[in-house]
Amino acid sequence: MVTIYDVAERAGVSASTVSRVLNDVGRVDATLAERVREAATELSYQRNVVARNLRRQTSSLWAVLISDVENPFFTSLVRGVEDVALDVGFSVVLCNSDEKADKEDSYVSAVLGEKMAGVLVSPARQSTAVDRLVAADVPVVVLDRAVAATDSGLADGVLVDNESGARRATSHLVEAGYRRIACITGPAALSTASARLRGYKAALWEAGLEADEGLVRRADFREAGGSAAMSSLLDAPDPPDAVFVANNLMTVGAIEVIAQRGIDVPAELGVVGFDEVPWAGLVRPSLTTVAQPTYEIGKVAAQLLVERIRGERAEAAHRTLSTELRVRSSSAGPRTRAVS
Amino acid sequence: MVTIYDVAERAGVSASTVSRVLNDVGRVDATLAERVREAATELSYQRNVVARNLRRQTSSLWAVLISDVENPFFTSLVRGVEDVALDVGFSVVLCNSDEKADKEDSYVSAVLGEKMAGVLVSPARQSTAVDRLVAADVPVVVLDRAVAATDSGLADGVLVDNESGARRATSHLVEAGYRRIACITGPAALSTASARLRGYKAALWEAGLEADEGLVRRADFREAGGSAAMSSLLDAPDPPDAVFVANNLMTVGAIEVIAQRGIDVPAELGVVGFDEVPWAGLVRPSLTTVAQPTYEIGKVAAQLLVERIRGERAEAAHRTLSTELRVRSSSAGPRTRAVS
DNA sequence: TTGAAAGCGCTAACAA
DNA sequence: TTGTTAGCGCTTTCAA
Repeated sequence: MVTIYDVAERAGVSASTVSRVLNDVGRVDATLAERVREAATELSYQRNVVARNLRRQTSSLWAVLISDVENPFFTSLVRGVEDVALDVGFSVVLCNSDEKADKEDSYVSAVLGEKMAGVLVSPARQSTAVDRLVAADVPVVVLDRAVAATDSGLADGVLVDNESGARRATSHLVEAGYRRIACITGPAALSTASARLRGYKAALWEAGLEADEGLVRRADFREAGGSAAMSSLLDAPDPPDAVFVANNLMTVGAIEVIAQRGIDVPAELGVVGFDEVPWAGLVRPSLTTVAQPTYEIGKVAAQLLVERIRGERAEAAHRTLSTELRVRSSSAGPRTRAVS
Repeated sequence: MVTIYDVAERAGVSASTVSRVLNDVGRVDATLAERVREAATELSYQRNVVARNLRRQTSSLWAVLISDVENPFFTSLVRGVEDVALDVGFSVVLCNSDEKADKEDSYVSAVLGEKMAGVLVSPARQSTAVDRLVAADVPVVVLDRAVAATDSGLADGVLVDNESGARRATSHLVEAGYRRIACITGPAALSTASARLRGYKAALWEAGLEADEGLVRRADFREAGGSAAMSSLLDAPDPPDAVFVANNLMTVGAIEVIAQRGIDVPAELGVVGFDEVPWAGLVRPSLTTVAQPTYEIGKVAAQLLVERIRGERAEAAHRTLSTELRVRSSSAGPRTRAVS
């Protein structure tokens, strides 16, 4: 292995000079610097990052802790993080917890043990990850979900305006002519689920429509939960004429049930889903969605992390980004009945 | 920071004894070992992996080099890798090259600098990643695409039987009653694209159907390429009555064109796509696909990497996994014409 | 079975 | 401006 001592010897200088040249710190004579660079190239010197990290007590790695790598919401977010990270010289470790506390724990331990420079985390339910990381003084940016640590200013946070996104989605259904609008949302413990439900209710209230609790379902943000909730809504005595589904996986489940039963969308049932999905334009009818700026979320979060790592900002920062309603065919309006 | 020396002091032993206990190496007196473990717990000692890595000249990280994090093919594969990795005590760094040589290069440098234990790579076109890694003696498993290094036994490889998957897909279209079957495949430089084309041709030959070169298109494995190829096929003087599309992104593009033109699938045009997609059952009609065992690919590859890292196997290994045809509605057969 | 001591490759305080 | 030197925390000979 080629070390900086080999480079130093070849360039006829000391190791510290090599280090200074390679890190671009301190003053070094231009000719010496040139000789060092040449020697490094000739020997194809490759810096041992592990040694440097040990000495510096930090590494050039970030972790992104997410609960589901297969969810396009997260993968797109990761790209935003990655683009910033590479720019400023960090690499990104993607850690997929599958919503399992033990997997998450073992990744947190890896983060601590590897002395990673920072973490972006979308906490699983009842996660202790953020607390452990904050306690160990690791810079943390919380994504997607609000947790205690962000509220109390211990960690930075990047959220989207879930309430207003849900409100616009619901208002859109109202404007399209639907009247019995249902909502399938997530667990009460998740801030996103509650915010989206609030937005739904706010829109109904604004429109002067009665908020029928029988039209609200709480599922688990997963596909099966969406199916079950949709079935239960359709089997109710007085079924809805439209539905707002509060995340992408549950939307998949809901759509499956709707298709199986041969229900005519949008004539018999209007549908809007929260979260953009790659196939929104492929299904017939195409799906109206509330798109989150996923790439942007990752990018903003990464920028906050950089500021925090560089110590450019002491107090915690919070960013809230906006969603965008993408109107497609699934919410085009109910069947117009012939006037009798 | 709590070091091994702090633990040693508290337990009344030397640092080396602590190290031995914690790594479960060599013989240590049971009572001493117990004392050490207690002390470690009491101090909430957390091993400094960076220091250990420096000493051991390796880290507990694997890299997975892929060309597109947003492609479900890769994310599912990553989960397979991850599950094995965590089991044997490694963490997985996901490196997304976006098919860009410079991004890939910078990740390869990170792998080398961080002294990562091994790499799983799905090489971009004209990639030098595998060669650089092999030259640096890093254990490498090549996924998905065949490259020179696997052929020459320098790296392990996990592929799927692309040819037979494509052959079955095409035969299935023949059996369903289609006669002018087109093929949209990828760049000639990619082993997967060529293998899938070979499979398509083999199936036609078996069925005694003429292989019309006018029904074959080479695109770029991306969505836009799929659209363009599909349009060009439909605009041809003698358009196909079915199409086999050789990867998931191009299938998206093809389906978009088909839907835009209001073509009736499967009556006017049968469709089979290579690669399973999450929305295959959601589109109307649902999409017949050739599913690759993505999770399994990741898992097998990870197991090969473990064997290689542990030095349990000197010579290179190759695994070929099978695909599975998932028959859905898009290939149900052409319109039956009334006999005149 | 245990401990002392060396050193992995690098950076940074200090001296020259 | 440059070099000398002392570790970062750990593992691993080697000697006891």
